[in-house]
Amino acid sequence: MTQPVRTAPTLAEVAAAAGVSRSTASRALNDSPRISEETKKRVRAAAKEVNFVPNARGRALAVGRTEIIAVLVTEPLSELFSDPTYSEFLSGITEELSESSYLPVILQASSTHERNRAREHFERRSFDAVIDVSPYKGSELLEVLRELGVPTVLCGQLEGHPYRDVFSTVYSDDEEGGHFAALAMKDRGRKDIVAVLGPQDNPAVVDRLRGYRAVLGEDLPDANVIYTGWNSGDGYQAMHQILAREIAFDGVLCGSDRIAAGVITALNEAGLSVPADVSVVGFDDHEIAARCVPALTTVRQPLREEGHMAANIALDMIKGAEPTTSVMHMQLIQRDSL
Amino acid sequence: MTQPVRTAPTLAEVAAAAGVSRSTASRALNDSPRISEETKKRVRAAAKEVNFVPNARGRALAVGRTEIIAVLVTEPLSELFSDPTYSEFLSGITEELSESSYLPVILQASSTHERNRAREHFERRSFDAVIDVSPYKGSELLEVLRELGVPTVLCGQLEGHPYRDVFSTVYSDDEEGGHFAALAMKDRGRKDIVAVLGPQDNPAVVDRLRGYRAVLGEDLPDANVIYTGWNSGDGYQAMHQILAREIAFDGVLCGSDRIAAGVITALNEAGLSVPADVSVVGFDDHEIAARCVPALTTVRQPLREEGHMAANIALDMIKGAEPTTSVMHMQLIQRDSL
DNA sequence: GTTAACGGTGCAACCGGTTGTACAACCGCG
DNA sequence: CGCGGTTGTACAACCGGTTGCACCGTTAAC
Repeated sequence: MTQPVRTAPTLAEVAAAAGVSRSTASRALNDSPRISEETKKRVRAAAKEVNFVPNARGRALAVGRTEIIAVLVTEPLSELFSDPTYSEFLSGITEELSESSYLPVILQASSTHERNRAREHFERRSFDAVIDVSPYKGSELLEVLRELGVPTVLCGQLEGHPYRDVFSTVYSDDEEGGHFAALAMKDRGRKDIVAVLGPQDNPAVVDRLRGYRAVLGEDLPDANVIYTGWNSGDGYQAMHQILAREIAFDGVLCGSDRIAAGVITALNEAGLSVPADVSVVGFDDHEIAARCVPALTTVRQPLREEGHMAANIALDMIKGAEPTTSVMHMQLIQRDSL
Repeated sequence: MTQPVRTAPTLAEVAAAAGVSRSTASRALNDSPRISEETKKRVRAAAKEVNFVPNARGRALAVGRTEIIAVLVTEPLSELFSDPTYSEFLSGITEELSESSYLPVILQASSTHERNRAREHFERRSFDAVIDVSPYKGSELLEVLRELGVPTVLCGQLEGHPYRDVFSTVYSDDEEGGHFAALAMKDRGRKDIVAVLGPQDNPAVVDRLRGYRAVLGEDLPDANVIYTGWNSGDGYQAMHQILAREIAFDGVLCGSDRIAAGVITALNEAGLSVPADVSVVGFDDHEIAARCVPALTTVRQPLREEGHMAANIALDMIKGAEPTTSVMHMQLIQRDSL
């Protein structure tokens, strides 16, 4: 009596209560056209009566789907949580899936142990699809997914698109973003530009730089490009390096808003005014951007929409759709730092 | 040929390859004592040969377990991600589960829509257990879980323990934490104490205050207790209010390290030195604590360990263990602010 | 030499749904 | 009246594992 372990009603009980067979009950609840309205009504009433909810395990086995989508992340959880970029993107995925009956599972893959577990789950067919948040070329897990034929969506461009015919891809047009930022500098009349970017081996960084270059040409000399980490501390240090060189510059293009925040701090400390003396443009439209002083002009990456898109593509692929590639567009957010 | 949709090998194929029946193959792979070593070896070889991995759906139905544990969070994802307290706790859960074959699913329950979905999943028996990260009294979801008899672990003390006989509980001893912080003040000879706490309706806040009071008595008068939010901005503002009152005080007990960070900033701005003029003690041993100037003395809440514990209890309950309550102990981290 | 005990294996049922197909009842038609 | 065509339902197989129980051959005990 202390444990009300009411064992869940099964389809058989519903069928019995409605006076029909299991198959008829199933079809009635799934609204099959082959069942008469009359019978459907009776079955539905019976189902409500006994409080029937179809069991996930039985259904999964019968229909061959678990209704679970794995979100594969390479970063350790702590980093995942500290980087609002991910938060935004994951929210997008979650939001979209919450409209369906699918459930997202965050699957880490930073350690070897985690990757082995992930692989195991893939082989068990625990998931109907996988969304890889930070795919990298040569990942053994992607190889496994390809072999198993699991519908997969890659978020981010893979150099050389090695899996384009098998996997779907969603990414923001980083080169276009670079364009926008650089054009803003040019329109403002800035001629001597410095760039403080993220890690050199990051594909997004490469594309953004290409965008900058296409617009600015020699106004952004090689010597003025600095690669560093994504944080404000990195931006701060990088700016100090540049100031130490005592070169002339009137604009700084930053690889992230956090970098930009550090850059602005360093500039202010050096007695330079933003935007009077130097223009600064960020990247991401991170929460921090609007709170900078001056408020940061930046390039907005539609992360939430990217999440929506990734989830939708995954759902489509589960239904049998062919792999697709879709590109999200960047947008310049004008504020006061330019 | 473009799609290598190699349909996964089933147990039947393994059995055929090994020349035994399905049941024998199953038992051999599950290392049943009823099967001879000889046969086991043969079956394992066959399984390896055809690359057999047991299908999650089939197994789930047969054993009556999905091997999925839901982590129920009331906060929206953005807040979840911005609050490192959760990050730490979730990491603990994830870490522990990664040692088992169980998979955690983060299930949001902030909107009505989300709660309905959660309920639906519970009724479908999608999860073997639920860990409620921020349970509150009168939650309709807890009612559902109780009725369904789903093993549930509550993280945090529920006033009046309405479900103590059905659900397990894990929580940190906040009163003890208050004790530690207050004792440190007392030992340092501080006599006029101010407390800047989190929201008044938060049970942890109530318990911590009780701990402070038990030690300090009249050294912490009612008028000196301020309730506010958890952030540094809140601490900063609260401190300004107190300074405006022009009362004498030589110690500040803070409800979180972020509050403490704001408090220290405000004190410095007012020309007061920490710890020479005023001692400050935080709460949580948040990442920020060690980086404060001066480094913050604080009460460490064993969040990661709490996550481990919650996950372990959930696993035990799945195996049939009775509900338990376990209390995690706080610890004073001595740094320079006292 | 018969029989009981025992270790090893297979048959078949089961978990809880879905779905292909057979069949019965009914319709209108020639 | 017999026929083909529809409609509504039930039977049984299936998804891919696990498990209770019966059965077999062997060995040891009497």
